[in-house]
Amino acid sequence: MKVEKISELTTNRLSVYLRCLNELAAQGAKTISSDKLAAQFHLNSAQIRKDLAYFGEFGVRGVGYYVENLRDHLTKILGLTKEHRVAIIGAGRLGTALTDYYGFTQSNFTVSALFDSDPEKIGQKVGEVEIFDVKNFASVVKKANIDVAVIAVPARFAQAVLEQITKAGIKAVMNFAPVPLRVEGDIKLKTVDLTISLESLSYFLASPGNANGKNTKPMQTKKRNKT
Amino acid sequence: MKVEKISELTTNRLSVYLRCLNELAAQGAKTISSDKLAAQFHLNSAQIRKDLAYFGEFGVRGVGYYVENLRDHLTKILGLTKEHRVAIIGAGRLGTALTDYYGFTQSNFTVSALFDSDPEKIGQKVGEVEIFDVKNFASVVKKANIDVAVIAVPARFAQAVLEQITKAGIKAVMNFAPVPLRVEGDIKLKTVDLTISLESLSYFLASPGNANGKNTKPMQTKKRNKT
DNA sequence: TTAAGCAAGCGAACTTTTTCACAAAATAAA
DNA sequence: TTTATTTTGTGAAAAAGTTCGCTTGCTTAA
Repeated sequence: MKVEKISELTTNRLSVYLRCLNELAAQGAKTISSDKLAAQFHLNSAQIRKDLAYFGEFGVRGVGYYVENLRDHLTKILGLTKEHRVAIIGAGRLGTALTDYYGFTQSNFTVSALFDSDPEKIGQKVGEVEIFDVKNFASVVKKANIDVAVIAVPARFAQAVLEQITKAGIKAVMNFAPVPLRVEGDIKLKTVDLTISLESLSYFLASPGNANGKNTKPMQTKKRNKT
Repeated sequence: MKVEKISELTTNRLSVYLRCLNELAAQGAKTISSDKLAAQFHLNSAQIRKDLAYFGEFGVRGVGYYVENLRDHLTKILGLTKEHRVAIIGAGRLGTALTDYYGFTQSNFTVSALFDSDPEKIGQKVGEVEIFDVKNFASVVKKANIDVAVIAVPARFAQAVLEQITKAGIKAVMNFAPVPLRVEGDIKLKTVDLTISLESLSYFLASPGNANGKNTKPMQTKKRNKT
């Protein structure tokens, strides 16, 4: 077990592993080897072992990993034991769709408040969730004990909204606005940029032969020569 | 200019550059240097130059890049001159939110059809867009000349939907279902996994000191020793 | 108890991506 | 025309991430 910083690529894979373990547990599997786990997605088994090894020695040689045990560890590592309360800023189509997004409702995230600046919307409800005036952001956040914010406003407002979020003391932010935002301090900002994803599809369609990350031409290998 | 395969990291950045160039053009800027461009996001200027160099020599030494010119090049490279017609499968909250998502309507993507299996929904419209029976997927795709599909169905249906998409001859797919999907052939599948993004925030909140990709501890450098 | 086999853990090799640093080309000034 | 300045384009170095191959340890069977 190392004491290094963990790359986001690693933690993203932990999520994937956990999902698979949940399925395996549901199927009643007791143990799973990194080889079998790797076969499910198409990953390398060494990578799985390495990812897990950052956090401890969870496996048993000759056996593999105990499904329940590893699941519990990953759940704890990913912080999925604690409840999180989410505010969504922007009660447009996207914001309201996210409000009862399965992923939120399923997991330990609860959408507790929506915010907008449109007087027509303020006071309305989306399901159980009330739409507040964004002017009262900080106070609602405090009252409702919110610790995660989602930016679902048009791009030109996103930076200002982020600053409001920061001022309210929130440390984890998910951003759907297609702009690069400047963050201050130790805040985690995760941007989901659908425009980039779309344009990536567009690029693919425009340039045949650029398949799914698989390289058409194998690069020549640079051999390192030692003496 | 190289003839290598281009990494997705590069093409994603091209999208970002293009966005910035569009803004610069709107502001009336004639030229821009890689240094100035890099300052806008927090990127390295060498990276910008290198990304662009894969596709040609667009810059002028001592001057920089001509904004309009570079914009035109990037637009062409990303295939944003061609119109794309999009089908969204799954007319739930997410599917309908995406239907009039600004990013789609703004750009050269037009949502031309929604699909669902719920008889209640089939025949209805979301804005201008009709909801069709997913059973008629292939024929509608052909008739409406659709070349991009978006999977917005619950995870357990996603693989089957992907196979239908593939059979209909569509080559570019965006997937919102949080499952790893198996693709056949030269199809571009781009998965947007909100669960992973959420859990990444959760991880951050659970483990203080793991800021925005900035490493707390610099890793020791492994020197390569030559003789 | 010993032997055989399986699978985790882990250092080292390799690959990919990013950054550095500088020569080459263009412009502007002298 | 020459010189100074700017900024690209690009090898090479560094850093980051992935995969290999082997050692170690656990389990089962004889």
